[in-house]
Amino acid sequence: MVLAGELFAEKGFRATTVREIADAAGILSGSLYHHFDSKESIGDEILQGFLNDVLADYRAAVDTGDDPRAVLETIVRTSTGTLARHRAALAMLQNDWTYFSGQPRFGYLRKALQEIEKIWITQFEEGKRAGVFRADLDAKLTYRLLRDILWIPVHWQPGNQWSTPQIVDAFLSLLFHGINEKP
Amino acid sequence: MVLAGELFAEKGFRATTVREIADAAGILSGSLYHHFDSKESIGDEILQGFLNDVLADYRAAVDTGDDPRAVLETIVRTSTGTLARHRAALAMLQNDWTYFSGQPRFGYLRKALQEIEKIWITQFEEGKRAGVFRADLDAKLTYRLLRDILWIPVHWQPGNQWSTPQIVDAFLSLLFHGINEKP
DNA sequence: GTCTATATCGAGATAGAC
DNA sequence: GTCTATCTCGATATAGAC
Repeated sequence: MVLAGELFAEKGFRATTVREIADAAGILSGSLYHHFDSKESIGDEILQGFLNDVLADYRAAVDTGDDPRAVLETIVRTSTGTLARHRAALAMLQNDWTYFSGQPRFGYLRKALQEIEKIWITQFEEGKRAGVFRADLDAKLTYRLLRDILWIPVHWQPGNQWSTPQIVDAFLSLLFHGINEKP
Repeated sequence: MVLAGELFAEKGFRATTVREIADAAGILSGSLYHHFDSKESIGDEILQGFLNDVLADYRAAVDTGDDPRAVLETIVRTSTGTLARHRAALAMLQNDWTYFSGQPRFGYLRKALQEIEKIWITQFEEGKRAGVFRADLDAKLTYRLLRDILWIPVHWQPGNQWSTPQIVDAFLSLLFHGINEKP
């Protein structure tokens, strides 16, 4: 239910009522329960589709067998598009993380994030060994920063000032060069 | 009410009930209304204190009259401490932004963020003119990324793996150098 | 300043007619 | 597949005794 997703993203999962979802769909709230057995089922469907797609991006990037810098760049470039397509799902994840992650039903959320974390850290460590990344990089801390950074723009208003490629380029140049002019 | 703030940060403003707040305070929900006239008043008090402190940091950094790079570093270093002290308030702002910013009562939130934005952009532009920042930097886009990045760690669990100085250093070195080993 | 008790409202969900 | 009608619950907030 893509309509529901937009509402969840805009107002938060808990703050969105089934009546609002039904309104957006042009039916009454009771009729919604012919399509879904609960509000949480709607959220579940949205989140699962999102995480499956993101994980596919990460796995594909690793499977190229490229060097760490190229793998990370591939991850950033492909997953950014996926994140943009699943804007609503990501916003739900960020806004209502404590709510979802606390429920057994949504246990796959934690698992997916753990797999993503492992991929980033592995690439960092390999890059450090190869001498292409700074040796003093704290892999886990840097991962947490970067992952959350990647997730930021999707939270911004849809159809706003910057295109997805623009944002990706800004992020990548920040990632690899910082904001300084070259010496 | 610092107890309420912790709950708001952990569960979200709307998801936190006045009964939970009262429980944490060791009284019954009805008794809370002797101290506050509404749940929103509690949120209001927390958010105002936070934004006043952050704005003070930003203004002080600008008032040093230092060069852009130094001003930005001062902002990052001082405001990070302030953000950490107001962890709960910042989490509220991030989680329930659409809720708060939609209400006239919380109009000062938008105003404060506009002032912060103007300061970042001014420093970027000055640094670009002076040739110390990359000329191709999109000031507004970079600001949005960096502001949100600065706000990320505060969202992490309290008392966790990394100390505030550690996080600040990771952020600053990312900001000025990226993750690459020097050529 | 905290209690008991309660008013009022809006939420998610259900049953059965059409 | 959508409707009307309704149940049940938990939320914010209030009134007044102690």
